Amino acid sequence: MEKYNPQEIEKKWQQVWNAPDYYRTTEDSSRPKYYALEMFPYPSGNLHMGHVRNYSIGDVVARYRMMAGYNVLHPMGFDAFGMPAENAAIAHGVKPGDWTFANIKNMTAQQKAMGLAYDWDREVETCREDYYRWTQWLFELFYKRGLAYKKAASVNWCDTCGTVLANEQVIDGKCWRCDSEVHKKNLAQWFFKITDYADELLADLDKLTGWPNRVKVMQENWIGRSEGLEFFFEVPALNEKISVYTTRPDTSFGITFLALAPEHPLVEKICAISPKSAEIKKFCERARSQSDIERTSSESEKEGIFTGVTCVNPFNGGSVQIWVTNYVVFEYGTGAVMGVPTHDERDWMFATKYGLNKVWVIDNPNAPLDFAKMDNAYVEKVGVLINSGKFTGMDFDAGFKAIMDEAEAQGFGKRKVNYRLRDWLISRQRYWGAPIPVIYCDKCGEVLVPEEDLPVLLPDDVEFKQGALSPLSTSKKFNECTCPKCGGHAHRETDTMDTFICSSWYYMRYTDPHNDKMPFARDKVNYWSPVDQYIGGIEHAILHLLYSRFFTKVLRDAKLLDYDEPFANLLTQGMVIKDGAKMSKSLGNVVSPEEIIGKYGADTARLFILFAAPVERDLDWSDEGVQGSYRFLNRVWRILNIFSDAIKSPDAAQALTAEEISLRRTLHKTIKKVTEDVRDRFAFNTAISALMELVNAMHAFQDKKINPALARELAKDLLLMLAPFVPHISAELWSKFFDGDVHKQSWPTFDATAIVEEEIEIVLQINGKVRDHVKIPVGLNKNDLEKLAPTLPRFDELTAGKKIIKVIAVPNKLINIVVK
RNA sequence: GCGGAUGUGGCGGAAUUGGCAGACGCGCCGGACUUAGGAUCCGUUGCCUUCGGGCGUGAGGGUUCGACCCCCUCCAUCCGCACCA
Repeated sequence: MEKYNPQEIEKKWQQVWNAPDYYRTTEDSSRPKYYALEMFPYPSGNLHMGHVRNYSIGDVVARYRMMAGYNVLHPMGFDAFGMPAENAAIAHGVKPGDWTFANIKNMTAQQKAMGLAYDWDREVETCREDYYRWTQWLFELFYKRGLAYKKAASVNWCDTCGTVLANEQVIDGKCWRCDSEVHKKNLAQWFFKITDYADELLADLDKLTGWPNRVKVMQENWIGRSEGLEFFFEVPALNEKISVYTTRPDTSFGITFLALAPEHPLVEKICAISPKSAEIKKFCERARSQSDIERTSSESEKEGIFTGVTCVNPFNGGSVQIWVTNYVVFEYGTGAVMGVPTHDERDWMFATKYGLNKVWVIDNPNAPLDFAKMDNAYVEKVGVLINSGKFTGMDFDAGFKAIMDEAEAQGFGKRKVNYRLRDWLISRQRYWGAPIPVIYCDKCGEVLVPEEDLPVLLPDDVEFKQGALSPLSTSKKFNECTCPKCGGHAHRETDTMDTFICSSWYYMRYTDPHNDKMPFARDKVNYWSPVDQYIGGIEHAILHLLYSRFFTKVLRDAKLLDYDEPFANLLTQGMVIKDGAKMSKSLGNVVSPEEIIGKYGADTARLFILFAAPVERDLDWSDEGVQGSYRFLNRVWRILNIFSDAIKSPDAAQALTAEEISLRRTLHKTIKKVTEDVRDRFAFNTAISALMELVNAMHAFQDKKINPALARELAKDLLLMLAPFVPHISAELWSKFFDGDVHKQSWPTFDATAIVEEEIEIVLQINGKVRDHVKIPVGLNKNDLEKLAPTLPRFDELTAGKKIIKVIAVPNKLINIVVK
C-alpha cells in the first residue's frame, strides 16, 4: 500500500483546479444561486492563521453548496489600497504599487496552496485603475445625491499615520491601525452623509435575521438613536437664543444651570460682554487641550466655569446660570445641555462640586423619596411630577408628553430625534488610495471631474513625506489642471479616499468584475445578491459592515440595484490564539500556515482548524491537535486501501450480516448528521467528529471480509462528505476507485430505511436516577412503556419496599418510576 | 456605568426540542506488533467508593418525575460602547 503523501497529491490536484474554467461561474436561472463570501484580505504579504480559518470555513460552505446543486459564486480579491504600502515606500523606497502587487502574488500562491474553490476570473484588486475608476464614479454619485460634502470641522488626527480618521477608526482615543494617541485638528475635510440613513440603518437591523445578535446590538449602540425635545432659552443680556436637547423633558422644571461646550459659538459672544472673559477663555483653552480620552471618559473630573450670564427657563421663567464645562460634547445635540442635578447623575456631581441649586421635580409615590437625605440623583423614569407648575401630579409618561406638547404649542421647542452616529469622514492625507475626483477652480469653485475623464490616476512623481498634506500635493503634474467647466486655472483635490470606501462595494463588483461601462450591471448584481453567507472577523462589526449597508441603501436609491441589505447571513469567526493570546509577532506565538501546509499538507491544516473549535469561538492552536488531524487522514487513506479489493470487486448480491447492517446504519446516520451540521449550523467540528466515528466503525472491519456493495457505498459517501473539508485527499482517493471528479458529484442523501433500528436501548430511572439500561423494540408508545415497566428484569429489585407514586414514560428514551 | 457573550474532565470541546453529562480529538496509562518506536493497531481514562453506590456542568436558591439546558440572586472572564444630555 502506498503511503499518504499530501505534498504530492495536493500539488497534482491544485494543477487540475487551476485550469481556467474549472471554477468559473456564470448566471444560471435553472439552479438556485448561492453567494458565499469571505472578507477579502489586505495584501500584507503572507497569509496568517486567521486567513486560513476564514477561507477554510468559506470553502466548506461554497463546496458543500456546489455539491448540493446550487449555482455558487465564490470569489476572492484584495483590499489593496492602504497605509502599509506607503510606509514601505517611505522606509525602503519601493513603489507602493510594486510592493502591493508582489504581496498579492505571494498571497495568491498561498491561497492556491490551500486548495480553495475560487473563481479567480472574478478577482478584484481595489488599487487597480479598472476598479478605482468606479470607486471615484461612486464618489461622484454620492456627491450628486448630496451625500458627499466638504466641511471644516474638528477632526481626529493621527500623527503617526499622518492623516485624519473616521470616528469608527478611533478606538479608546487611539488610532485603530497604529494605536497611537489621536488628537483633534481643525481641517476642511470630505464627509459622506451616513447620518441621512441613520434611521434606516437602525430599523433594517430587524431584517437581518441571519446576523449574530451581538453585531446588531453593536451597530444599534453605535447609531445611538434617542428621542427627546430640542428647545431654546432666551439670553436677555445678549439678545440671543440658545438651544438644548434633552431626553428628559419631564424634568424641565428642575433646571438650575445650563452647560455649554467650550467650542460653542455663544461662548465667544459671552466673552465679548463678560467681565470674566479672560478667565473663561483660559478655561476653554485648557479644556480643548485635553485629549479626547480625558475629555470623554466618564471617570474624568467634571469641571466648569460660571460665565456670569444667565438665561431664562421657558417653562417657568426662572433664571438659569450659563456655565462652560469640559464634559459637554460639542458635536452631539446642540453642544449645550440643560442641567438638572436632581435627576441626572452627572449634573448632580457637577452641582455638588460647584454648590448649585437642586430642585426635585419627580417623586416616586410607591417609595417616596426623602429629599433631605438624598445623596445622589433620582434617575428612574418612574414617578410623579412635583414642583412642575401645571404639570404637577402627572406621571412620567403623561408629563413627558405634556411638556413636549407645551413647548411645541408655545413655539419654543420641537420633538427631535438624535443620533450618536456622525457623518463618515472619508478624506485621507495619504497617497495610496483612490484620489477624490474633485477640481477646485478659481472661478467656479468645487467641480467634479467629468465622468469620461475618470479615473483620476495616481501620479508617480510624488514625495512620500508625512505631514498634514497628502503626498499627492507634491506632484506638479497632478496638482495643476484646468477647470472642466470654464477651462480656467484650477487645481486638484490632493486627498485620497478612506480605503473603507473601496471595500464598501467590492462584493458588488464580483458579480460583474469586467464591466467597463458601469461599476456593475443591475441584472447581475440583482441575480447574485445579497451575499448568502458572509464570513469574517468580528472586528468589522461596525466599520466595514455598517459602511457596506450604507452603500447598499444609497445605490438602491440611485436605482443601481434592487435590494436593501448586502449580507443576508453573517458568520463571525473567532480568532486563532495560542498559549492564551492572539498570535502576534511580538509575543512570538505565531504559527505560519506555510510551515504547517509544508509539513502536513493543506488538508490537515484545514481539517484541524475546522475541527478544533466551533467557528464562532476562539480557536486554541495545538500542534498535537494538528497531528491528530493528520492521523485521521492517514486512517481514512488506510481503511480505503484495506477495502480496496472489496470496493473494486463485482457485487455478489450477498445479504448483509448483522454487523454490516449496523455499519450501514452508522453510515446513513452520519450522512444525516453531517448534512444538517454543515447546512444548518456551520457545526463543522461536530460534522468532522461524526466522520471520525464513521471511520472508526469502518476500522472494526479491517481484518474482516466486507460486503463489496457496502464497501463501495461506504467509500463513495465518505469521500463525498469529506470533499468540502479536505478536497485533495478526497479527489485522490475518489480517482482511485470511481469515475469522474468528486467535486462535481452530488452531495449524498441518507436512506431513511437504513437508519431505522429494530431495538433500542432505553433507560430505567428511579426518581430520575439511572438504574438500568434495557433493550426494547423501537416505537413503543407511552402506554406500552408504562405497561412494560413492571415486567423489566430489575423492576422488583429496584422498587422493593417502596410505594410507586407514578410512572413516566418517554417513547424511545426512558421510563422513570417515581417511588417513595 | 450600560449592553452583549462565555463559564462542562488534565486540555480543545460534545450533549440540536427539559430526558443516559463528558461524543470526537489531544494528553496520560496499559497491551499488541517490533531489533527499535516519537510509526501503526487494540484497550483504559470525571472524582470518590466499604463495589451496593455516592458526588459531579462557576456559586447559591427555585420550578420539575427529571435541569449543563428554564427562572431568581450572585461570582469570574472576555468583548463592545462609554460624560451622547
